[in-house]
Amino acid sequence: VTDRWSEPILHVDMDAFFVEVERLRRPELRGRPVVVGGAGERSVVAAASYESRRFGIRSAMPMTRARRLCPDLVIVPPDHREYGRLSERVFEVFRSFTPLVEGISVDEAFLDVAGLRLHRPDPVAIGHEIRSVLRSQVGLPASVGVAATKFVAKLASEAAKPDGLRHVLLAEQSAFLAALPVRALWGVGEATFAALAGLGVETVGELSRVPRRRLQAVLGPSLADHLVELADGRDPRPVTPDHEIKSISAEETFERDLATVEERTEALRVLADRVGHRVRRAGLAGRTVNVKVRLADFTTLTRSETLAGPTSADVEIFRIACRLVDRVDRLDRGVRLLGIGLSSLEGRDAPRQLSVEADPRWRELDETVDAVRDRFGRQAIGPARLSRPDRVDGGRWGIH
DNA sequence: TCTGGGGTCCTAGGACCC
DNA sequence: TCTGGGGTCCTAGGACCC
Repeated sequence: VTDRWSEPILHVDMDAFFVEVERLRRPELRGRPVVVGGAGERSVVAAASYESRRFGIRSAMPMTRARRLCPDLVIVPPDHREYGRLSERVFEVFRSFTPLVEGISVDEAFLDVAGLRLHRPDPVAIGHEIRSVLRSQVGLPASVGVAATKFVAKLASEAAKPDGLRHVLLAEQSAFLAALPVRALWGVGEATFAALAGLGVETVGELSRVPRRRLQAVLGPSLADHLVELADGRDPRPVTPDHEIKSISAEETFERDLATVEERTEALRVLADRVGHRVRRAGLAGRTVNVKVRLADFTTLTRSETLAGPTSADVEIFRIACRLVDRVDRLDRGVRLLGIGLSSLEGRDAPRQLSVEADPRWRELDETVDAVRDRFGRQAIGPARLSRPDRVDGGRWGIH
């Protein structure tokens, strides 16, 4: 038995979000090939307008190539603060319809609207209304997919782009899925796509005809089972509004590979401050410090250390990160990227063992710096600095 | 064409405990 | 002296997503 409410899951996806936010304050960018992204040699496209996509430009593409494809390309540097502000307004719109909103990024969310049965004609009407409110009140275009499950709704919004709505009825779901390329499935990236191509599988329909055991042999049992479920349209995952943060990290690809300890130490200091600040702002602390090192030849290594108790202090994160990076070989060949992350997160006031952070002065210093940064931006104040990275007694610190 | 930055999840081996 | 199986935690790497 189907009725107008058989497909109560919406996936709302903002169209070329960063670009459209820029166009709100710079209307002269409308109708032109625009991308948002860094201008540096090593930067990539973060968002591409539909005009630029006609030249073959896509997000994640190296900026040098994008420029070559479209010499008249307008490149706008990213302003994540502004995108964050607009993202909040977009999510306020979502939550004005239902509390069952699951954000999956700044510009994308699932909504379960089953509870609106008594208030609206059907989910498709709600989808149209959301699009229209986003357009009139926030000034941004969005595409909406309406389906019975999350993953079909997501595929539907993709099919609706740009600036459209697509409804996949339960009755037509298997035909809709069967025709899709496997690459469209959630969980099929480059590697899995290549493995499936080896089996002669190109569409979702072909995937569901492969014997499960054969698929398991090639992809591993977990991924194979997952994909078979999706291919057959089964996706029982509910829309879950609040998920907890698992990790917080900061990384940077340098314009020129770092060659010396001094350069690496300086970079780690900045990254540690960035991570520490964000972790504290989230009211969290972490027990595991992770570092990521990408060498000149692009090999990427990670090292991690789990502490007895959680920390959120810049100096402690910094000191451990330095030690971890030291354990990596071949640093002298040049370091392309450094990253620091904190995981095994807990509430900040969880009991902690005696550590550097137990010295209240560190906490006070970090909080003071945080307050200044929140008000005046990151440039307002540099990293708190110890005379030597291995000196953690707090005896000599200076802010500069 | 030489490949960002923020995340999540999975796998697999080894340590350690019972 | 030689041997077991399970559970949990930690570490490193990799695939994937936007």
